[in-house]
Amino acid sequence: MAHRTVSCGHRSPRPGLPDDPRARTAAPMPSCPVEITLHALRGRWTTLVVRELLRGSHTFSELGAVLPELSDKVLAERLRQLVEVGVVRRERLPGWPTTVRYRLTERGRTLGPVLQSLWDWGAANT
Amino acid sequence: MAHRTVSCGHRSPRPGLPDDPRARTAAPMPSCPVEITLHALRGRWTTLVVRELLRGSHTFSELGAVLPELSDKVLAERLRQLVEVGVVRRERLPGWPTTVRYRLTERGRTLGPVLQSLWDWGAANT
DNA sequence: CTGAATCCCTGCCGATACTG
DNA sequence: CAGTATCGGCAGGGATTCAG
Repeated sequence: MAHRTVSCGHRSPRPGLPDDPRARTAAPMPSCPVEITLHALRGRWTTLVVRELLRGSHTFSELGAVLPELSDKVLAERLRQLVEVGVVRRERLPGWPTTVRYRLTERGRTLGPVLQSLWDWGAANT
Repeated sequence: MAHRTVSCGHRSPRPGLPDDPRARTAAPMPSCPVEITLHALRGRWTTLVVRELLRGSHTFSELGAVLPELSDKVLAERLRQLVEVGVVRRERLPGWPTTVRYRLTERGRTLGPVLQSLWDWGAANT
């Protein structure tokens, strides 16, 4: 995030997965659930793009209009990243000029509570 | 952030703060609660260090022993970062050679649920 | 033991220009 | 409209060495 990479392995969370080996890794591991999530959100502008998508579907130019300081290149990078991790679905619409609609997948929508959690901690610690 | 940086402004979360202006920023802002949290966790190894501290207090060398591939330089960087954001308290112990104990602050302990949330999303989307 | 100082390498991201 | 190509700056982080 910022930043750069992340790490893995985190406290035996709840009774459900106390002995998950991924919670005891000695080094950052991409298979760690915490890493997976932070990897999905990683990079400047990423959470802002997700926020806008949570508000509804958007085309490439609509996203660019709402986030004017975000360059085309980075926006394309972020959307490709989010598609790769299964958070966003890309939908090419018929007609000319070409328009593309980006929608959150169901998996993407479940990022809402995660962002809420991040918001809450930051808001409580201003 | 992983990254690198992060972004700010996220959906009107709950009835409590629907009109928070930080949820409508057009660019990444350090004052955004989501940014604050991701900034605290930013950087490779950071969440692993927090995980170890959640398991109890540790000295510099103890943390290095549990995370053998983590270099002294980066460990010192991470601890300084966590102290800066108020997540960790540094405590110099008397005696020789110098030993230092790092403890999570109360604020740091509240990162538990946040990491849990990150874990849950990643675990549900493997 | 607990760091700080240095060097270097890599990857992010911004700006610009160009294409289908 | 929706991107790709290219370049350059800069910060992150690993290895090594040195200091209090």
